[in-house]
Amino acid sequence: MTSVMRKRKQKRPLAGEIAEAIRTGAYRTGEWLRQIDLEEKFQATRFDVRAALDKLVVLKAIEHVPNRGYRVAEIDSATLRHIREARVAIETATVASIVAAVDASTLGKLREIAERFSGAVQGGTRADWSRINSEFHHLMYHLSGNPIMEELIWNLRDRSRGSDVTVWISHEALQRSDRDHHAMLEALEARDSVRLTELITGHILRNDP
Amino acid sequence: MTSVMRKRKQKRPLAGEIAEAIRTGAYRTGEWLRQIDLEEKFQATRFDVRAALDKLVVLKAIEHVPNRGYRVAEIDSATLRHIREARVAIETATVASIVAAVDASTLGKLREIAERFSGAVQGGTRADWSRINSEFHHLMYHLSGNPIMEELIWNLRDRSRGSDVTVWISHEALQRSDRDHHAMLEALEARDSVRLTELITGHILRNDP
DNA sequence: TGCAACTAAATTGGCGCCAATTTAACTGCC
DNA sequence: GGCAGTTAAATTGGCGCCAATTTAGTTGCA
Repeated sequence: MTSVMRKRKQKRPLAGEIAEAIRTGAYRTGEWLRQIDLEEKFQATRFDVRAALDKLVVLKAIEHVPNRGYRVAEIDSATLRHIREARVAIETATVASIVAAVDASTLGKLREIAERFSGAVQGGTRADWSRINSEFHHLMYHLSGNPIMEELIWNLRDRSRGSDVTVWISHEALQRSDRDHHAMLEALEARDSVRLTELITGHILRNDP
Repeated sequence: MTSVMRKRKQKRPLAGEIAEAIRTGAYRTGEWLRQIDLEEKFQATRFDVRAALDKLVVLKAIEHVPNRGYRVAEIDSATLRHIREARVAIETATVASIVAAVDASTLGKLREIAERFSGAVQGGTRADWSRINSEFHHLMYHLSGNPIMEELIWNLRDRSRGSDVTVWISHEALQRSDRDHHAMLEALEARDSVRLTELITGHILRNDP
């Protein structure tokens, strides 16, 4: 009746917040995600925490061990290889649409983000790197105009989180990622699909994020 | 202590069973999946039913409407196109590994399944078609040796289930699928990657299953 | 001192109850 | 007869309780 509609309790994207926490390094591989801690940390009910964790299990971002709990699963090298293979397939498949859709405005934003990342390489926290990096790739893949593929890409990224290799162990890896961003930007400006494909492939296979 | 270990309650893959039911046409697009019915039909507790439904929601196989329930979501043509695009990217990316891995024994099994499908085209039920068709593609994609990609492929298939186009409306579509299977078989025998890629692409874009 | 058995504390997890909400049925007025 | 308003039946959904299980801590014996 009223156009305002009752506000009701809008469901908080708890699963997303927990995923973000894992992404930014709040939980290390193999670490248990204790329900009680999460309740407190995210100020949520046990019920909601469990639902969120179950969701992440379905997405394979974490694993569940009966009567032990939930934890960031450690993934073996074979699985990591398979994930990367899949990512290469999907992410490179978006290149054509991205190159076709890119415009000056977006290029500007991407450059701004890439610069921000460069700045964060020195002095920023792991959370900063992760966030800015996500921003860059998000904006880029969003250009593809295919939400399904976007979603697949992010899911696969979160799944490889359980790999130590993935977390920018070395400073070199971080710098390499930084260089890759700028190189991708160049390729985009030149509308060079082939080059962008190469870069993305290398970016995934060499670094990860 | 005892080596036998308590049998405990082994969790039934309820979500999978429900997904199978949807796949084989037990529920049509837009139809509500009433919890009480599912409890009875699958002889499960309400709790388990809800968990299974939530899982399918996460996988986007069904949708959830607050206070209304769960139903097979009707997907719009744009989304269907995006899903198909993603499927083409992933499924064709497996071709190289498949061709490299295929052996006489597997070819034999594939042929047997393809024949079975041909037989079912006349006289079989929709459930039969669906099951045999799945068997064929399952075995083929399994050859890729990449479980991650296999999983992605099946998830995407289940997600496009909400499209009417997907359900072999016409007899022609069914026959076309049948011909495609045999053609794929030939391409596999000839180790012809290019041809197989073409066939898979056409198979996805024209039919769907 | 080392180890095994036992006990206590911590943590997970199954599940059912019942309130909130929607849908269907019914009633009565125009 | 048709339609709006009311009531009853059906269905969903939030959530907390407590048993089952694991882990940590303690005690006792060789």
